[in-house]
Amino acid sequence: MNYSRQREQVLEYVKSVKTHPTAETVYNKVREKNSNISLGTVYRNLDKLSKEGKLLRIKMANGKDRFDGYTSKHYHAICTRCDRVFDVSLDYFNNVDKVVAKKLNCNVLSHDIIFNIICPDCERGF
Amino acid sequence: MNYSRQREQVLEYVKSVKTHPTAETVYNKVREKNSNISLGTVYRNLDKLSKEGKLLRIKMANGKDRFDGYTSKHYHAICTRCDRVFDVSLDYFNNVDKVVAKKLNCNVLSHDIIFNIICPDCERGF
DNA sequence: ATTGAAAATAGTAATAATTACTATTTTGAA
DNA sequence: TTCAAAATAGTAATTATTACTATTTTCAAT
Repeated sequence: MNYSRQREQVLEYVKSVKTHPTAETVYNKVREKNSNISLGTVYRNLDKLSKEGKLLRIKMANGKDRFDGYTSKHYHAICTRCDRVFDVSLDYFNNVDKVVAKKLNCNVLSHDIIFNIICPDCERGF
Repeated sequence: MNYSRQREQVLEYVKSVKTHPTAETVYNKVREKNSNISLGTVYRNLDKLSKEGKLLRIKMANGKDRFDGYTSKHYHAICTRCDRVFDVSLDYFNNVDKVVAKKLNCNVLSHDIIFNIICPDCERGF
């Protein structure tokens, strides 16, 4: 994989925020620094970076994928009103995969938990 | 809400299987009995039925929504190779919502867990 | 039974996120 | 310096789902 400034900018932006941006947000933000970058390039690089393990791709049930610069295993919460995504600092349930593996008699690779919440901002009016 | 034969057929099919069909599968299967039904009608009725609580809509991260005739709270496993979806008979973690509510200081409505697995069929060749 | 407005339908068009394609430019090892 | 592999910008295609529209069906009140 060759160097590219665009990829560096994409990674830098996602690593710099805790907001779990969508591809489009990454595109808009990186464009503020590099007005030439194209949306396709952002998508391609987000994909490459997450396959490399440098980013986490969170495939959200409600549509848009989100990206996370914090790559250790952890859970997420999504506000059902504003769609903001938050990290959940809960100990990872390592053993539950084994329990399910026995029950289903199959190989369990991992699990994801999404908490559906109403975030503090939305709770108090918006 | 008025009666409709199409809605009855959609509900009947989803209730009759354990496969967590997609809207398109429901469409194809119901069409075997009623060759007139349209895809839009299937989507509309799946939506109505799940909003009524007669079906469960499982918003899958990988794209297509799945529908489940078994409406109690439970978890799901998806095969990362063939995309088949299975029910997971694990006790529902009722207390974890409260823990997260305290951590995030917000209202937690529910949570979903998806186990990423390799199903027995795929494990043994396909 | 008849009527008529609300609800539902079939069929098609529109939307939205993402991926694929293509001609051009950039990268980096030889 | 060269040149093939990799990456890019910009656009087109894809895919699941929702929206729209003219027609048909349902059902409560006559």
